[in-house]
Amino acid sequence: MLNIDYRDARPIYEQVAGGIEDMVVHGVYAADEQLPSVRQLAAELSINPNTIQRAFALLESKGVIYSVKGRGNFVSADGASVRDRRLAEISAQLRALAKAARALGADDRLIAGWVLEEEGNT
Amino acid sequence: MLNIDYRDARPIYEQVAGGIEDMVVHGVYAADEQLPSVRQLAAELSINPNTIQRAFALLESKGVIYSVKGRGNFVSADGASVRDRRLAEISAQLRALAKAARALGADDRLIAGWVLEEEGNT
Amino acid sequence: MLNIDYRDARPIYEQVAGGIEDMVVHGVYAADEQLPSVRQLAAELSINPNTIQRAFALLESKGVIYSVKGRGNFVSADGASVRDRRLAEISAQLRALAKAARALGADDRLIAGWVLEEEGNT
Amino acid sequence: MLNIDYRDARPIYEQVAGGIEDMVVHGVYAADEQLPSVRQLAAELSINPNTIQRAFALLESKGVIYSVKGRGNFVSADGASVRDRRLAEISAQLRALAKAARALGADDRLIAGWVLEEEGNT
DNA sequence: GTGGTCTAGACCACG
DNA sequence: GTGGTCTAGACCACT
Repeated sequence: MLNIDYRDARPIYEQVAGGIEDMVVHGVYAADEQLPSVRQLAAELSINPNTIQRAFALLESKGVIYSVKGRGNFVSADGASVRDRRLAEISAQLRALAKAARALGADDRLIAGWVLEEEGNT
Repeated sequence: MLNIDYRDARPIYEQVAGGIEDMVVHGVYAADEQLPSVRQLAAELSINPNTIQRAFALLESKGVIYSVKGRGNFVSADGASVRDRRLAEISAQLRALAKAARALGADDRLIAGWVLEEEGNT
Repeated sequence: MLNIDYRDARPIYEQVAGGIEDMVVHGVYAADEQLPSVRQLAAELSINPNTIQRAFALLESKGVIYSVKGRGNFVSADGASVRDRRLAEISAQLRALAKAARALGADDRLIAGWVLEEEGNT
Repeated sequence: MLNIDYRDARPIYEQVAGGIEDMVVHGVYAADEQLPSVRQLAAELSINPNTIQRAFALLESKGVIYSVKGRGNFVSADGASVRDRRLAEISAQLRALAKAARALGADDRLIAGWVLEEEGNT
């Protein structure tokens, strides 16, 4: 977990935030559990502390964690609710894409086929 | 057509290129038809000619248009082939999202339901 | 002969000049034979007379034709010598490319194979 | 390395991109190694940063490098694969020229002789 | 008139 | 500090 891919076009702070969110979803961190400190994470990942700080700020704005001055950062939501929010986001994106595909003339059977194929993903 | 949204995160040259591609797909411009000149488009949209130029360069690298010095820019591909390429891109994105949804525990029926709903889009 | 390809990246005056040179090489026009007038060619090809004029100027600078004020343009060299000059140019380009290929590690057998294959050209 | 020739017909950004590609091919920069920054190169070569930027964008579209915002530009491909792509391009050009030479009456022995001569290059 | 390149200078996002 | 985008204005080649 928490692998940073420098080749990825996504900014690093987003990758870090996403990785932590993943861990919450998969139960690595439970609700109200304390996360590693900014400095510790920065050292482990060899990343600028400012970047970690920004990832935490993003997670806090999403309601995934909360910070207590002088104590640290803590998980605010349980994995299930975070997972539900994520699925809602993905659902919205899927709907938008499906809408665009329909506007280009793709019919529902074709679109459904795309999302259901288990193999052959690029 | 060709509305620029300055609040959009996508750069302007990309919006312009996408807009022109849309028009090609929808048959507004046929194959080998001449597009408005760089300066004309720049004036119409109140955008710097360099930015329009960049949009055209992007479209040329994609093979959607070709440019002839001293004459102008022309559509190189018919709408159908451009549409097919676009659908392929959307298909890849849909598959990636569906894969992510499955990794979060969504089953195929749920995912298929999302892409098939006609109403309730964001 | 003398087909203009607007999609070609080469400027039109160059295509016109090349086309006329081709005709000289292939004996369509003999030495001292008169070429069509600028206006006539411009009308036939639906091209701006200035562009034809420029093509003629290019051919004159190459020594392929000569112009007589008030009379017209005439072929100055016989096909054979024009062909020889062209082959010399091609030879120089081939040598330059072969040199570049060698600098990248291609050996002579490989390079010779490229230029000798009759089929499979892209 | 990386000499800019202002009298060359090729645009500067293309010369810069080609020069960097050369260095990758010759192992001056290894895979994932960081390139000089846009501003630094611009200062060294006395070229506008925008022009360098454009060269980097070209290389990225070719898949030779990848860029990370806030960090810099990095070599993405190893020299061998870049070299292979280049050789393929040269091969195509050689074949086209050989075809043209044959159309003018040159036989294979003559053409092969051109590409194999070690001396007498222009 | 057209497209293509280059410079200069500015602003933003990211680390 | 880094790359990415945009504007403004200039010059060139081509039609």
